[in-house]
Formats: sequence, structure tokens, C-alpha cells
Amino acid sequence: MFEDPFLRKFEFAGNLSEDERTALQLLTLTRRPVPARRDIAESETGDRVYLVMSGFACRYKTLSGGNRRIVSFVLPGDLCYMHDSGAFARDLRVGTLTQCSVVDIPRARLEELIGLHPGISRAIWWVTLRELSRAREWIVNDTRPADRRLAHILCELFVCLRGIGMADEHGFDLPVSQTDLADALGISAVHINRVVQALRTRGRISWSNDRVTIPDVQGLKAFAEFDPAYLCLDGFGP
Amino acid sequence: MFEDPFLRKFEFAGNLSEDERTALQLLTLTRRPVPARRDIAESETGDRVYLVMSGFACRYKTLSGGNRRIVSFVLPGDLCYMHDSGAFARDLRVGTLTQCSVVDIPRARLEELIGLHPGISRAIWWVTLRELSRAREWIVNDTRPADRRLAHILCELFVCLRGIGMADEHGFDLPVSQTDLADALGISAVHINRVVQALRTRGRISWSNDRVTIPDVQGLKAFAEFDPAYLCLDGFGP
DNA sequence: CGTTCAATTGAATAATCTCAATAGCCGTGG
DNA sequence: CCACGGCTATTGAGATTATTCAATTGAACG
Repeated sequence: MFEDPFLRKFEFAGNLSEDERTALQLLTLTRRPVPARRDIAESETGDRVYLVMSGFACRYKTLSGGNRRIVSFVLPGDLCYMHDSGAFARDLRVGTLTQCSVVDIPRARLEELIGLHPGISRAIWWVTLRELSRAREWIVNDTRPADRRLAHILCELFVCLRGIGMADEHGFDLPVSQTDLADALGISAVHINRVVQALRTRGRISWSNDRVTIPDVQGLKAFAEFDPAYLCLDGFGP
Repeated sequence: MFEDPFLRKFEFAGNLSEDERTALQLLTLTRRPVPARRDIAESETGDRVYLVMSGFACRYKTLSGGNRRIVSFVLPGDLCYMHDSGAFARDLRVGTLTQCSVVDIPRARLEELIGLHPGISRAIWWVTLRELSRAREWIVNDTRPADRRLAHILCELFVCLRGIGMADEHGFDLPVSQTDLADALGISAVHINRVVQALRTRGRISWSNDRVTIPDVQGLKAFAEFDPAYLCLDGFGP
């Protein structure tokens, strides 16, 4: 990738100054590999936020029955635990789905940058509002039947991955299991399989070897009632 | 009520100075009544946020089939459209469920206060993170069976209403229709009725004449797996 | 080759939806 | 006072959707 997915994502909130870009890049020098299926937060390391530089991860909660519900995907360039410190959402965890490369950032350091750089402050605010908008869209999505719900999530992944240069015109790599998708949809592993097959049979998607192909992107978006407005890719608007 | 639900809610984020309290109270002098089942946003009135001072409202989106999905309730003291300006969530509306009393606030005026008063700025940030935390909990809730899901929402309403002095030890007024609840749960009107009856039959709740009574609050919370941590009522934590 | 995990299939059960239809309440207009 | 319409709650029945349990298949790995 020609540059940080991190910077690339932040620029959606508006242009950053050269100072700000440099300050952000200085944060990302030391990276830590995290294997698949692990929690990103290390124990006993104090109050930190985590920046995912590569790989797929997710925010999730575990229900009392042992079920996992994924509430959002974490893609390269996403900050984690930024909104969940202290009293907020003690039970919300961030776990990897594939191997990831992660930057550990002391929260105080990030807050310092926020205080110093208006562009960074604005970007953090934008990221937060975007997460809120995204979460609400997921709630709405949960009222759709499972096939449209899956289609919607695939559209979201497609658009988000395109935004960071990780998808081409017709598809993207999706190195996660059907079970992971099931947990993101809130349905069972058996059912997601049947839903995937239904979308395949009708030619809406193909998915093999960790590669999702969407022959007719507009068609899938229409099927899913997907409107990318909630992803706020136009920044704060006019 | 002995004071604004607005101020009362803001104080959860931390204490406000006397100046800040006064500034906020000055915002709420002129109120506008909104009948039930109307959208709160007026047309053509410029960029505003809306503060609900009394009544029940909701944030919702409408699906292409005409279904409404409520993504959160709006209770007295809640700000609306604060996070949804411009490019964000064009399709997210705020509508009243009962008659409401609403304060129209020019967005610029609120932003001015945010710039001037650190306590207000912190409160706005807290409200935002709380909405995010709440939305994610609703996603998780959508994976529960309908009876537990309803129980969870009732617990949330109970705790939130208690926080603003609108619930007593064992229940609260809930002047909304079963259909409204159904739209908040993402289930049909027929099904919510059966779920309500199931909870009634098992003695978990009683609900008549717009009044919900919970004989065993702890029991209902356990049934719903309800943990109030996500509501961040302890402010920003230690 | 055995192990393991992901994907797949079948079959029975449970949850939820849709389509009707009925009953109760409340306010309006006569 | 009473009939009417409109909205909410309720009930029944059949069709769909999704779940669970169990078993099978396939690919990857050592």
C-alpha cells in the first residue's frame, strides 16, 4: 500500500497538515504481530488504544450462553478501545479474526496530539460519529432477512476496503470464516452457510479461497438496500 | 421535576460549574410542543439540534418495505441531531411517540458553548460515547430471543428513567404502543403482543394503562442479561 | 495417514411472520 | 344518548425463517 491505511482513513475527515501527518506517522513506528483469534488488548499494560495496521479484527461481546456477537469489523487503519475506556462497555472486546499487525498507543499520547492538532481532533471526532452511524445502521440491518443482511455487510466491507485500497472493482479478499460472518449477523453457523449458498446460487456473489467477488455491485447494493451515506465518506459534508 | 432532566443528565458526565449550568439553562427558555407521531426536525429552519424536555421520542430509519426500525429511544433531556448533521445518516429521523416539548437550538450556538466551557464539552463527548455504547448494546440485544430482548429494553428504559427521576422503585409510565416497542425490537406487532403476554404470564412485568410495573427488578435484569455498565452512569470513570 | 478446523447436509424443533378476524376503547358527529 | 370510524390489543392458523443436533465431507498440516 502506498501509504498508511491509518492516514488514509483520517484524511476522510478533512485534510491534515504536514505536521499532523508526521505526528501520526511517528505513532506507528513500532508494530506488534497478533495471531488470529486473540484479543488485541494486552493485560496489565495500562490505558492504551490500539491501531490495527493490517489484518481483520472485530469488536464483540460474549453472551451468557457463550455466543459471540460481533458489533463491528475492525479493518486496517481502525483505532480500538478509543471509545471504550474506563466505565464504558467493560464487556466490549476487540479480537483478531486473522493475524494482525497492531500499534499500541498510550491513551495520554493520543490525547496530547488531539489537544495539539485541530486536524487530528477533528478526525477523531469524525471517526467517533462514523462508528455511531455505523452501529445504528447495523441495528437497522438486523431487521432485514438474513440474505439481505449478509448482502448489506458485504457491501459495507466492500466500500470500506475500497476506501483503503484493499478492494478492486469487483471484489475483495475476505479471509474470515463463515462462522465469523454468522456472529456478525447474529445467526447460527448452519444458517449462514445456507444463506451464503443462496446468494451464490442466485449469482449475487461468489466466495471461495477467501475471495469475494460481486459480479453486479449495483445489483447487490439494491438487494441489500445499501446506501453508503452512513459511512460518511464525504467527511463532515459541505 | 426539581430541575431540568437536561442538566441532570449532563451532570452524569461530571460536575458542571455554575456558569455552565446557567449557560445551558438559558438555552432551554423557549419550548415548542410537538404532537405525537411527528418528526421533531422542522423543515427549512437551518442547522439545529433539538432538545427534548418532556415526552417520549425515538430515532428511527424507514426500510424500503415501509417498516420502521427504531434504533434508540429519546427521553427527556436528550439532544437530537447533534451527531447526525450534514453527511451523517441522512436517513436517520427523530420522531415523537407521545406529545413532546422541544427546544430548538442553533447548532452554532451549542458549538460556541462547547468551545467556551470545558464542562459542557466533556458532557457532549460523554453523551456521544454513551450513544455509541448504547447502540452497540442494542446490536448485541438483537441476538437474544424476543422475550429477553424486550426485557432488556424495559430494563434500559427503567434505568434511564430513574436517572432523570421518571421512575420509582418498581416501575414507570410508558405511554407508547406495543407497535412502537415492536419497531424498537425489530419484530412484528403480532409477535410483540405474544411476547408481552409471555412476560406478563410469568409475572415478570405487568403493563396496563401505560404503566409498567416490575415486581422483581433484579430478576428481570438477570433474565435479560442486563448490565447497566454500558449506560455509563458513573461518568467517565475513575 | 490421523488430526483439526471449516464447510456442508439432513431432519426435527422452535421462533417469528403474514394474513385475517375479533374485541375494546375513545372521540366525533348526529 | 348512540352509531360510526380509527386505533390498539388480542387471537387463530398456516407459512417462513432460523435453530439445534448429528453426521458427513473436504482441505490443510504435521
